[in-house]
Amino acid sequence: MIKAIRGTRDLMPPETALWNFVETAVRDVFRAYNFHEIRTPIFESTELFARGVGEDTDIVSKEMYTWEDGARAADYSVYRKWATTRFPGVKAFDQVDPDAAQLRSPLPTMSIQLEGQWNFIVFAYQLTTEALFLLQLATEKLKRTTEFRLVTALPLPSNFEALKSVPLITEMVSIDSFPQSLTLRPENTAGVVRAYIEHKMWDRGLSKFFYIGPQFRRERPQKGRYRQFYQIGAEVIGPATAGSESPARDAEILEMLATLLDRLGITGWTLELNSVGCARCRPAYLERLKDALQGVAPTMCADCQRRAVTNPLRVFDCKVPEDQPIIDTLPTITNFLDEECHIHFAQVKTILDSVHIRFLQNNRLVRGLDYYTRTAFEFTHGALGAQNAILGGGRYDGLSEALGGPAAPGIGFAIGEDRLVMSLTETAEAVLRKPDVYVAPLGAGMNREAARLARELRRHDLVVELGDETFRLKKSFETAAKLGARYILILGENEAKSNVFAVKNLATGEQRSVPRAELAQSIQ
RNA sequence: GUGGGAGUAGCUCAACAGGCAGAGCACCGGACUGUGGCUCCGACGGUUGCGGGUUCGAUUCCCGUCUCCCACCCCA
Repeated sequence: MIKAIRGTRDLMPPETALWNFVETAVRDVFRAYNFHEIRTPIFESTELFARGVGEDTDIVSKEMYTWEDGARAADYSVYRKWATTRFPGVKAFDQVDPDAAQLRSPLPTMSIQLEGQWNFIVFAYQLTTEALFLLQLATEKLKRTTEFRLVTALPLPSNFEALKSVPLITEMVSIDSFPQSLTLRPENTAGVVRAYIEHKMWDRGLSKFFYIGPQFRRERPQKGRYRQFYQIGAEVIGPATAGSESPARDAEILEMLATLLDRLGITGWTLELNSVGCARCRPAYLERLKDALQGVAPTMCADCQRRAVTNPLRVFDCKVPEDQPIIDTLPTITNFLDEECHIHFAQVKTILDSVHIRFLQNNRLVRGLDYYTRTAFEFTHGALGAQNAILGGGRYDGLSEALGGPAAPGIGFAIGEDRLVMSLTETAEAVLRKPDVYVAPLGAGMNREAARLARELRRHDLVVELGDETFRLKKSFETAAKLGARYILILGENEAKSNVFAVKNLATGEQRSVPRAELAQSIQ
């Protein structure tokens, strides 16, 4: 049996009803805040994530699904063009290898016919990186974006002796571009900002995007952690003159998230908030933190000793009880914010207070992705085990520039949809819309009339399930009850003739005879 | 990537110390041929995750492997 691969899963009914419930609520809430949907590709160039997420993050350094997209279907035409110039008298070509674009194929790429005979077979090879490098040294004119392939035309003489006297013809042929390194997106912010830049959105003031879709990370699966997982996110990005840098944006996003969680009926969440400074004030803080760690790290747990060297900020994530008093003595970023960052953070908090959003200032909250600046936040939920963060986000004022775009401050978040669904208290059945009416055709020939009736009822926005004329009436009743249908409509010979139908309320047991024209209304 | 636990019918789980693979629920049919839920009866359902080893004999013991769960790591 072929099974879903590790870390992926099928979302099946009735659970999908819960996912739809979530996504419908998300769209409703986002609309009220004037966010608009964006859909970016699920794969992008590897470079985007290396620059956008950070080369040194775990995500980029060891969790991405990356591959070389090198095959080019147009290759054959390149070789054909080469042959035309090289052998002016060529009469015909024959593509020998149907997969000429697959460079590792041992088959000849094509044969060439000169004057009525098959005279040459042609092989093409991809040059190694080392060979290319030497070539570039030798000829400065070569463009970086040009890929060269070695093409050899092997003459086919009439006998073996003649083979010695004919020369091989070997030349270089250039192909338009290198194979590209591509990656399944591990998150969506980089893609959104890439699209923002590519479509020159800065000319249109403030952009407010949201997205819902799958992301991919090659981590070890666990509860609430999958290799294909789903994120719901939003981004506010634009020129500073459009207000993108304002603390009002931060507060608006946080208030929107609180509204969304309330709307979904999720209780018991906590908003943790911090400011991680900016490119101007954070370096000084990091130096102080490293200095402080140098003294105490040897007395801490093995993980912290490692973090102290590789990623000092992550020391704050430590959960070892013995380390906590030590961590409490470490300097926090909060005390190192420069004037502007401090004011910005204070204003975010002031606005949150005024709209009555409760939050917990957590001076230890740090983010794992390089591009975050200033406001950083997480919403956590108790019932999720070790993966207790249902959403996280923050400000990323330098991301656009890091990706080669204009200055465009922004703030965004990502909700782990898998985890959000897990923390819902409703069962999937509760949000599943059950059939309004079950149409039970009774007797040979009744399927046709049943189809007509169902069509009419569905046009009144009713959920209709349809039985079959071969079912005995008892079976239709059982099926209707099992489906949770509110009504059953009986359609036998009598009803078909009189155009008056037996409609029974399955909950109350009340049964009435209803003329065709009043059917939809009687079921509402 | 590291450590631990678990995989038996569609689902939840049994099977003593190695000896005929079972139950409840679900599903299908009948009792009941135009009136459901209840009840009763019956049928269906399995390469015991997969592969190898030990044994007269393996769900059971051993080795390998895959997947899920828990924790770490990291994140959402």
